Amino acid sequence: MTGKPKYYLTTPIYYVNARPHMGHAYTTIVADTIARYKRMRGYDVVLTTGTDEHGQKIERAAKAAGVHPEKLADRVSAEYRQLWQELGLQIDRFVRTTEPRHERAVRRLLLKARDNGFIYKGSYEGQYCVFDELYVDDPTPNAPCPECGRPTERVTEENYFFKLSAFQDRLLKLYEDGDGFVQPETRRNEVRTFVQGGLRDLSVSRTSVKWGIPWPDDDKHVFYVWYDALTSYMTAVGYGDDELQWERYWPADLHLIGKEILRFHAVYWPAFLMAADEPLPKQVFAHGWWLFEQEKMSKSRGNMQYPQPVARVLGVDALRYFLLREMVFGQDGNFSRESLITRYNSDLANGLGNLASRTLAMIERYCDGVIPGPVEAMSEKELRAPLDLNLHLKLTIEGSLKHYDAFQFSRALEFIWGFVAEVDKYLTAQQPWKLAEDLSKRSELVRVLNAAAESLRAICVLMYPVLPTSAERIWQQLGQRGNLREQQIDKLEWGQLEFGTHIGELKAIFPRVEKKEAWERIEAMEEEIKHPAAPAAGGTPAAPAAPQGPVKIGIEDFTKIEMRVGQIKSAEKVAGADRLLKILVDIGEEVRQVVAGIAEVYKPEEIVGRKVVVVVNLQPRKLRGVESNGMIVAASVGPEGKPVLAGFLEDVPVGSRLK
RNA sequence: CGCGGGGUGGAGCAGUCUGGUAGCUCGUCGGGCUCAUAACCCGAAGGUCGCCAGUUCAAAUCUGGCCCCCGCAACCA
Repeated sequence: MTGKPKYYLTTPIYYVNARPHMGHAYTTIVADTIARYKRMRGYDVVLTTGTDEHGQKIERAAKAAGVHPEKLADRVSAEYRQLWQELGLQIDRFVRTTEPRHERAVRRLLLKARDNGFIYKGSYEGQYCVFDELYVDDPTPNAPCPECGRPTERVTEENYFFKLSAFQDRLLKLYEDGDGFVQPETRRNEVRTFVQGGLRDLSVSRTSVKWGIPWPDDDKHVFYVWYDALTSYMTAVGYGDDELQWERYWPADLHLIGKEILRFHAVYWPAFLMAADEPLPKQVFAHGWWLFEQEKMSKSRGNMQYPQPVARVLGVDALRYFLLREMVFGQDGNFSRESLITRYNSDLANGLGNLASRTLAMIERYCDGVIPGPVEAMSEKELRAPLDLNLHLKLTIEGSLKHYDAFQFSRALEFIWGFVAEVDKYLTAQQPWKLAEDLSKRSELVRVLNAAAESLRAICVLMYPVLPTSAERIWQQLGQRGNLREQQIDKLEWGQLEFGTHIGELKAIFPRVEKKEAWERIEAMEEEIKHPAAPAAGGTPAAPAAPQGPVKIGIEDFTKIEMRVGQIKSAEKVAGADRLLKILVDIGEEVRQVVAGIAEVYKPEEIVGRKVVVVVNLQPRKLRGVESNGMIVAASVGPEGKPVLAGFLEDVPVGSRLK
């Protein structure tokens, strides 16, 4: 904390009603990468994250689990901290919204806004979604909640309101002003359109919730969760608590968020700050979402992804590399096991890992393990190739720094990996293994290996923000002293290799993996995380909406399900749906119409006459406008959930009940 | 006219803001090399950049129109 410029960045604070998953890890890993990069550029960096612990959902989840909300929050909050530690993320401050210092910060911000006349007591009458604690614009009774679709309730509640409407012009100006407050641009346009559409005042207190920060001078109310949560960014750097820190680090330079919480950060948050005359953060960057095998991650699809299995099987750096290389930052990206392992093998094992391996092995073998220094008196021809490499390095540094600065990580990595390929080419062209056979070419050999080591050193520096662990390991194998993380990335240039030192112990950085085997290990670990073997004593109450693992049911529950043997009479594709077949099935006393999602695997004509298992007492439902009155039972096979119809080995009469 | 994302060689994606050789990874085919993690290097095949019209000397990129695909219950970065 000397004369360095400061850089303060945040991740969202994560809501404790769900355990940390890949999405949380992604945001936090990106933040960690930016933090490391900024440090290498000479900034005094503070990175904060934390947990959001108040609100009705938590209250309810805790109640269902029979514990105090605080207990629930403690447990999940600890889970987050543990994950960040396992992933090796350098978190500087971790804020919990249940801390006293945070409570003080929230009240302080509110009081300043109130003194400025932006808070008033009002009464809200309208539709309210209990689940999301959200007031809904649509005044029709039972209108579906725009967030969750549940029917809303009519409520009349006395609330404190925030005069959001007073900030429309200032917000619009904020979006227009030069520095790009909202990034990327498509997100800015989205927000601008929203604000241009007019802002209504925002209710910022609740009386229906107990689990929250009490409103000043009015105990019946607690703060609305978002007012509470957003303020954590200030708490983290000492708002109303540690003036020195506060003066130094506020305003935040960057709020890193996912696109689903853009409105809170780009509209409400700056308005809250304007109302209290506090400086505004410099930038809000909303990134995209990961899809998994082209599908949105979701519990019901059973494709919740957790970061630990990948990190444990392939290494933390492999996970980081994949997340940052595969997704164009800001857009949505697709996470597939195929590309994960392909990237690992081709980029990390064959590319970087192999380059390090061949370079170091030759130094070991031809130079007795001592990093060779540059040699005097070389012919022009001998000099040429390294000069090309030198030039290429310059372009690589330029390109990767430019893209790091713009948070275009995939492009920065492309530049660096382009250089990796360049060094491979250089070695192939120079053939040091041939030079080594000819004593008279000793100086040439030294020159080539020096250039390769020099290049590798530069690669370590450039890739460090994304691959800190592996970069350190290569750095050590290269016998480089000093701290890699303290290297100044913008001062990087050819000729900084420390030579004459002995290389470290050689060990593969990224051993190649066998695709199938690696994936099986990841999958097995995932199962373990999803269904922990033994729930800890003292109960592991999960949110009611998120029961852990399969729930055991009694026989009485099972007998509620009526399944019968049916025979397919006819089948045809449902127009406009790829997967659906409309099927008429004879279940004994009647012929039912059922829609089944099996069209991708079964052709209509193939299954006519086939005997299948039908759940006959399901509530009818329309799929693509076609009524489905029952369900045909099928196994869901493989990662794509390919359907395979259940059937019998012996012949069974139509209509027989299964039990 | 609900919101958002997208349509680029066999697959997955960059590039589109700031028009001017269409790039990357994987895959396929042929060759080279042997220091290295069966790796690396060279070469080849393969694209009317969804469609139509416009602007321009020049369009994947700008403008207008159209078609198609995906996500929007819960969880949620």
